[in-house]
Amino acid sequence: MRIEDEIKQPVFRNNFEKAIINLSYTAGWLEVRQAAAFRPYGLTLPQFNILRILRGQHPQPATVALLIDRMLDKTSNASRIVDRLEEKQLVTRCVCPVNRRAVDIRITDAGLELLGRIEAEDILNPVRLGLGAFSADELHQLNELLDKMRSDN
Amino acid sequence: MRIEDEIKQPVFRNNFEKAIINLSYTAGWLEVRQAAAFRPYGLTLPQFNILRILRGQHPQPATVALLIDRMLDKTSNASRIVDRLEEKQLVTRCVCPVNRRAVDIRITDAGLELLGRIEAEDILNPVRLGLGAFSADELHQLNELLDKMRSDN
DNA sequence: TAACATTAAATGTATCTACACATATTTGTA
DNA sequence: TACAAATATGTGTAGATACATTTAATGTTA
Repeated sequence: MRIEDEIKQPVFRNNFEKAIINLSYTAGWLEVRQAAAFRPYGLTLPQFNILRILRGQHPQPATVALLIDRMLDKTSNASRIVDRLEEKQLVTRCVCPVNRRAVDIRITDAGLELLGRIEAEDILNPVRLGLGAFSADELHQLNELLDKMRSDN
Repeated sequence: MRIEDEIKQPVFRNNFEKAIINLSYTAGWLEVRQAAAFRPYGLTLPQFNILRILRGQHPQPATVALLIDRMLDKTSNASRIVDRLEEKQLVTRCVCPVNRRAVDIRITDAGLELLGRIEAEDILNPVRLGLGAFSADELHQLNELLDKMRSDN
């Protein structure tokens, strides 16, 4: 459905404003679907992303600073997302022995098992999420256009 | 900058996953800039959108149900966003006389004045927000691709 | 008309983003 | 060595999203 019909606004000031609104709306639309896919597992999208970063480091620990560096959203509060994961015993946290300012965070066996279970279901598969079908060329175009949006010129 | 470099992830499983991540990242990037533009006026983006809907109705009142219908994000809690606007005396709320379940919400003169001031500054102008320059053709393509993403087929 | 369903909004709870500030530790330097 | 600066993380507060539940008013129907 075209964005005009989705949000019942027949006219935009210009196509740039329309693209900006379309971008925000589509990203929100996608997020709702992703969150719904995670709900059965008791995880949110940020929690899932942190778990994946931790598995990438495993069996080495990660610090909060490393998580922030790897996260999409730099300003989000990794510390409190780790709190939630720790409550669910999916990660452990202990003061780093060589630098007591830092905190070593590790994914637990339960965390690894949960990640494996989620990925086995392939819940983030675009088709399963109900997304449109794109050609290789269209995906390339979309990526280029989005990169250009942030080009700051 | 390409999304690979932005988030320091050189490889994606496929271009579809890359586009999904690019979409979320770019929307978040944009939101940060929009929020910063509103900050000097003490408004958030959802608050601004509600005010614009109310101005569209003015001098007729709107109900919470009408606000939700017009909002981009259907599940957001319009009731509490109106709370914030009411505290700032930018809107008024009173029980609808013909249907006492409903609440009539109106933008105040101060609200109209604030909206006018914000729009006079043109703070959401794409160039002012630091967005890339697009041709008419590229904007059309981007809108088509985003619409297609939500096409659910 | 009494009983029940529906509607409109508000409230409760959990999580997240955003930003400022606090605390503890380490490092650099006079 | 003492002390300031930098670093790593945690905490506080405000606003928002998401979803379930509650309250009050209105419709509907037996």
